[in-house]
Amino acid sequence: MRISFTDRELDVMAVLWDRGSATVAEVRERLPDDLAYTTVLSVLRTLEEKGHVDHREEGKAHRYFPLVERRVAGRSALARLIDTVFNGSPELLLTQLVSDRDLSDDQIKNLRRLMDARLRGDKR
Amino acid sequence: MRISFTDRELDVMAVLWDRGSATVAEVRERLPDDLAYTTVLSVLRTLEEKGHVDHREEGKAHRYFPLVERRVAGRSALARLIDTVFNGSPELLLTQLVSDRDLSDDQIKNLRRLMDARLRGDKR
DNA sequence: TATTATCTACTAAATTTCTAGTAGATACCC
DNA sequence: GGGTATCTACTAGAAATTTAGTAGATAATA
Repeated sequence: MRISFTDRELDVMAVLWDRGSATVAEVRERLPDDLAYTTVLSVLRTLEEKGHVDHREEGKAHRYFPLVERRVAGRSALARLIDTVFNGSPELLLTQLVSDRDLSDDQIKNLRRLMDARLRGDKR
Repeated sequence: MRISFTDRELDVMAVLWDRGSATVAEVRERLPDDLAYTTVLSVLRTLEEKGHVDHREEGKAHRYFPLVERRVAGRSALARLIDTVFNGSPELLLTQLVSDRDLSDDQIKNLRRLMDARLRGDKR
């Protein structure tokens, strides 16, 4: 099943993933753009309607939390990206990531370690 | 500058990147969903209006080709994904890619080679 | 040449996205 | 307690997205 978010929804989900959960006000102040309070509320309600978040009462406010795990969303987004932009090749993605991103030597070494572990058969 | 495509636009761009250029009919038959001819035409026209593709005449038909390089679109999409889903960490993306994707040993070795090359100072 | 198929241009409608206001309720502070 | 701030529920409108039809032109075919 394919999960996807609109641009703004993704901004909001990012906050929720980052903090575990958040009230409308908390989401709002962490968004990259300066939106009206009610705007943020609307996005959250849409997300809830779609089943991507849920909320519980907290005083008079609501606290929202993600129902879709970051990991799952990531998998879905990566699959889509690889399919469309990277020609079905995860290696191509990696290549570009490494060459674009100015990763430090340490980071690269880390990644290599990761590959090694994977080759030794450590899943995840 | 942030480049982004809607879902359907991305499907179409994928075909253009894949083939270098394509007519409406060619795009249409390669799309994952079975859309009306005019629907595909509409998407292409929208893309053209946004400056993401251009076309030239070819007989009575039009041949469309991408103005945005796959590489550039990839960079933009990756940056966005890392920002939102992967907590600002390219390594996290990589980790998930490697652990999710059931990459073959050969692919993993390839990736490791890539890291090595990078460590030796080969850009790209 | 007459018919059929194919193609663009234009139009359009349903839905979603994005944004925010208003009203009314609730909590907080002096 | 009265006023102020904060919060949700509801409403709404503009723009974008998604899809496709119709009309008219052009090419292909029989």
